Amino acid sequence: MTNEEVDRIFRALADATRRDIVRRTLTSESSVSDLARDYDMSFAAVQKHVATLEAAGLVTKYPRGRERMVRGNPENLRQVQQLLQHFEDLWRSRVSRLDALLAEDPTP
Amino acid sequence: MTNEEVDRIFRALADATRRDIVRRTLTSESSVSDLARDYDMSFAAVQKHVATLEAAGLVTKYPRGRERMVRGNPENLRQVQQLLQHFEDLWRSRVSRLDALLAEDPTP
DNA sequence: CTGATCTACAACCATTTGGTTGTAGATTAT
DNA sequence: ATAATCTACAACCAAATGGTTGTAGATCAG
Repeated sequence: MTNEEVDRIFRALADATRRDIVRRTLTSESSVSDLARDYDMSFAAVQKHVATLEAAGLVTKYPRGRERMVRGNPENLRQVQQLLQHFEDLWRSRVSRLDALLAEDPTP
Repeated sequence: MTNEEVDRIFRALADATRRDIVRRTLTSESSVSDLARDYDMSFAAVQKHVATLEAAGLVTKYPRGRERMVRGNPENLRQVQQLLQHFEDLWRSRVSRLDALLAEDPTP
């Protein structure tokens, strides 16, 4: 994953409406207009949110008749989780180095 | 965590420079000017990035003489990880429901 | 004391973001 | 065939973002 991709994913998740769309479409897929009905904004606004999520690879869309079905895609969520886990690991390694330092024989 | 807090955290992570600052300060703390030296932008720009991270609770700052030391804070990273794990769980529950459906006796 | 360093913060600017309305193309229903 | 529904996309707007420079307050070094 390039920095730009990671940027896009985090930015896409930095909005409560978009996080809710991801949550919903991970559970069960919905059409764009199904989604739009549940938010207090225009259809076009919801459509843009879905497009942002699609560009970030967090949802996929496929046509069913005149509707576009939106389905959550867990793949990039896992990638992000892995990145955060890496951070967590860095922190733990720092802590254990500090622990080692404290455990050293204090009389060299 | 409120939606606004989550927004702030994801938004703070949606920038490669800020992610790098988090990574570095989780490993070993640095002063703001230490950090600023390593990025191709003004001191003030780096200072703003650190402020954004601090507002998101991803780093903490404390004074050491005339310097401000920046230290990565793993707490909110874990919160975000938990949120992503929740998404992952939702997806898995959907998959197992589909599995259950497929496993149903096809002749009722 | 004086000068250098580190930080904070304001003011400014270009770009992006998140919303709107309006128009037009496809598909479905009557 | 006509009307209704769903989507895509453009144009526009206010606010936020990410950068800049400049100024001023603390702290440290000589």
